[in-house]
Amino acid sequence: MTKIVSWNVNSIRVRLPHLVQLKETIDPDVIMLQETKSTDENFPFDDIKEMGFEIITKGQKSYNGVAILSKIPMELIANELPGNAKDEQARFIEVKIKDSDPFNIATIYLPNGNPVDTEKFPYKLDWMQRLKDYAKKKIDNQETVIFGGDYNIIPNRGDAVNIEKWKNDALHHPDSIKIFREIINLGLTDVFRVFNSKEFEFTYWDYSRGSWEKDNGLRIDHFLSTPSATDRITDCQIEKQFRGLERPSDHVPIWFEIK
DNA sequence: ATGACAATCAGAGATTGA
Repeated sequence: MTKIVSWNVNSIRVRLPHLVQLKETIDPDVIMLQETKSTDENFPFDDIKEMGFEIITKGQKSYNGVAILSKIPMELIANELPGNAKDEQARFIEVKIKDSDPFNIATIYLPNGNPVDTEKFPYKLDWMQRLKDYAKKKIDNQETVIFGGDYNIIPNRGDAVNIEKWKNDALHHPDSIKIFREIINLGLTDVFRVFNSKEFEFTYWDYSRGSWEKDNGLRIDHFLSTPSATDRITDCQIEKQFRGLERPSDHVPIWFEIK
């Protein structure tokens, strides 16, 4: 059994102590990171190699940035999402995990898209359309892929305390939800929902407004699996306790197990 | 409608995030 974590760390350097804690408590084989907020040059390679991981990064100064850490040999497949040569933002890496039965994973940091009356929103929708086109190819080729990360999408009522409040927000705007549902309807599975149907199971709590204390969170970090991947996944859980640590990320780790 | 809070880069305060 192989355990894969996804985590928006909101700065890899600030969150290094929590990464050590993740290794010691959850003991993942692979970790998909988002919002590393680091160039490749400044990425803490030595610390993480000492923890026993190979590292593939797609960095950027100040913002965005994704990485994949793996104890299992891996091979880079892509470090950008096809469809827009002018997109410079570091939000995507796909690798092949060379397990006994190999499979692909992609770490994704889907654009937030707010405010919706700015160019940020069409950028989000375009990015989602590109993800849809990419996922369709993967499904058509019958590939085993899990797309994991910070989707900045609240899929359904039950994934926020009051979904009505989010209707005009890029995270649950009808235009965002439409493409998200089209992606799902290609045949991808929201892995967490296979193993947990409870409402109000969150992966993110805003730093302000006492969101954590009031448990006013959002479920916006997801794993979407192609059919042949879905068949192999045996569990998926959120590690909520990381939000209660000192100087936490606003997101917590989520993991799945694959056989 | 605003700002609450954290992080980056830079060395103050603007920008970004969700």
